[in-house]
Amino acid sequence: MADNSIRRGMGWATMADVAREAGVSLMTVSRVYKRPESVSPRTRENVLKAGARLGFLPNSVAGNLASGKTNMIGIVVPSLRNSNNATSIQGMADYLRQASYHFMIANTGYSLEDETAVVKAFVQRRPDGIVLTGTRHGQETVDLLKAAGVPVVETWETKGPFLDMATGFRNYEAAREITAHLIERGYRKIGYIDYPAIGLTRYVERLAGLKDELKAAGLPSGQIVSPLEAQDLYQDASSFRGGAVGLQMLQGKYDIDAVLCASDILAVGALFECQRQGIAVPRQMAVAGFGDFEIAAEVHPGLTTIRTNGYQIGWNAAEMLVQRILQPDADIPLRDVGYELVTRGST
Amino acid sequence: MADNSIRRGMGWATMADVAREAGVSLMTVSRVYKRPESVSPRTRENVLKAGARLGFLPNSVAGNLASGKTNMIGIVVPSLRNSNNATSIQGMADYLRQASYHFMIANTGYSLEDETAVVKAFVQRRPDGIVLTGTRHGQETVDLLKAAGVPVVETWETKGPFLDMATGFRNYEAAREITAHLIERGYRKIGYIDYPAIGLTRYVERLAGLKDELKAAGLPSGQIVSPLEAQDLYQDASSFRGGAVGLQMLQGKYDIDAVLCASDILAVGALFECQRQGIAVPRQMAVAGFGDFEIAAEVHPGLTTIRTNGYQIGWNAAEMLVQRILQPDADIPLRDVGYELVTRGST
DNA sequence: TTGTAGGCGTTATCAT
DNA sequence: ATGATAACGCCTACAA
Repeated sequence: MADNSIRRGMGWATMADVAREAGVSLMTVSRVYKRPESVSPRTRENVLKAGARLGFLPNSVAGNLASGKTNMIGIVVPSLRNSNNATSIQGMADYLRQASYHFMIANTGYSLEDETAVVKAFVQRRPDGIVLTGTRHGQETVDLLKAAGVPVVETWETKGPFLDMATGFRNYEAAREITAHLIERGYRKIGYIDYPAIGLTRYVERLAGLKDELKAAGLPSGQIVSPLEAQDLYQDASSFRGGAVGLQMLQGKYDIDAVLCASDILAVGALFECQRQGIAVPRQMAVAGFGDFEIAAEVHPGLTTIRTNGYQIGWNAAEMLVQRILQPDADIPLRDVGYELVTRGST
Repeated sequence: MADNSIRRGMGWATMADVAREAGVSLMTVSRVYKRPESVSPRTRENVLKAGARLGFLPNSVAGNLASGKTNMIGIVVPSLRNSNNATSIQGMADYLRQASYHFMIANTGYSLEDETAVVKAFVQRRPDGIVLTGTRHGQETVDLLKAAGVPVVETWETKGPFLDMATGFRNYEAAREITAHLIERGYRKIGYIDYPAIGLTRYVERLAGLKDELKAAGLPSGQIVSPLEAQDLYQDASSFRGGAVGLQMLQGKYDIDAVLCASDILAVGALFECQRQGIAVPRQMAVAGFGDFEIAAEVHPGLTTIRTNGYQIGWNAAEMLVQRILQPDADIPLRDVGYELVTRGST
């Protein structure tokens, strides 16, 4: 055991090893890898060569402990295989990458208990920031985040109150707008396929927008079905099927000539069901969705929907966190990414 | 500065604080949070109460440094918004969660350089294991992983050589099987919509399987188009469109009565294009895919495809890593999750 | 079952 | 520009 520095370690070369090899102090090595410009070129080259010779890679864990910064973001989403979030996650990933942050991610399956567990596990790893989906959180989660004092962004909504920062779009207004579009197109018997009523405020908002717009037009506003169970939201497959089943439910209960859905996947499911039943879209039945997922433009006929910029939401969330991290007392206002009615052949 | 323990810290209570509060030693506190059963119930209660009073949450970063274990897995995927991987990621997430591991994830955009960068960044954080997608990796990546000595699983393929462990299915055989199905159904003019030829071995295998099966049947095996660029693989939207464009390309160059696609998303795109052109599927044109993604069962007509268990691949990968971590010298053999031809209305 | 001592590999701070 | 020293908060190893 001539080399005192490899005792409990895992065989890795450490900065001390590199320092010895290069004939400089440990701190110089640290500087070379952290702020290369703060070291003279000559020394820097020597150290880098010594490091390469030893196969040295800085141990971030040690650095994190010493500096109190982890350069790690925790992302909490309801589901990983729901296309709803994928684009948004990619937006965060892209921003974080260029800002030299990494992220851990975990899903809650729409359960508040699981969300608390996830947040607790994350907080123990001392992330520099946390992204949550939506604004519905258990009290324990809220307390945990408050105690941790970690920057938090909530996504997909613009209606507070928020824990800290937020970015999203106006779900209520968007729902009114697409409903108004259906009415303007001449549809009078409009059904709605909703997500399970588990208190997700973004869907509560959409439903409220639909109802208010229908009422304002003097149309029936109670033609609503909710074919999914909470656990179905976990993956897209159920939502496709939910759209089909939802349409059947509407057909059984009401006389409808248009169906609006809480998400594009539901709407595509309903559209497929129309194809199976031989119902002409949009002549006999209009179909409209929410989200403008990639598939919306590809189905035939194309799906009328509300376009929201999920990628931008993710990008924003990451950017807001990093801004706050770099400038802890910055006041970071809500960012509304907007929405846009996209009319296609289905209405 | 009465309290010596909060100097550079971030305001968090530490085990030392809890120890003082509970009147025990620091080690007892550590044990309470790590192996509660190794502490007497009475002491444990006291410590937990003291911890709760101080809002204590163990700092994993410090624990990681001291123990040399991070309970963290690094997952490297080509893209985050490609449904190809989402199910597999969920499989890993579900296994890792119940095993008390967390994961970081990063995407490479199918670039070897980016993969190296990602792996390097991961390795610096000292994950206990790493999951890679596919078997095509740059030399630098390979060297890095070898030097790190971290357990690695490669996914989606069963044909080595592998860096370490692997789980996937037999792409070549699966492609032969679905091609044979088309031939058996009476199709003789079979076109293939391929992914970009960037050396992804799983797609190389599929193409080889198709060609060999066609040749064995004495059919033309060169009717192949590749409508996508490498960067298009990044998201599903391009693949839908690629399927449509690919079909048009095949129609322009060849006289085909069936189209097989390197993935379901391409196939669905081709199917939608048939709908737009008013081509009857499967009477005038058969369409087949690869993967049995969720949408395959939902389109009309349903898509004939190769079902693979992406969720299981993810689950396996995580399980294999954890096994190896717990038992470093264990020999963990390749796991083939198999595949299954699923025939639906499109052929 | 509980405690003591020492170290994990890096960074902050203060000197030089 | 470089170095010496003391943390960062926890865990391993060993002792009591």
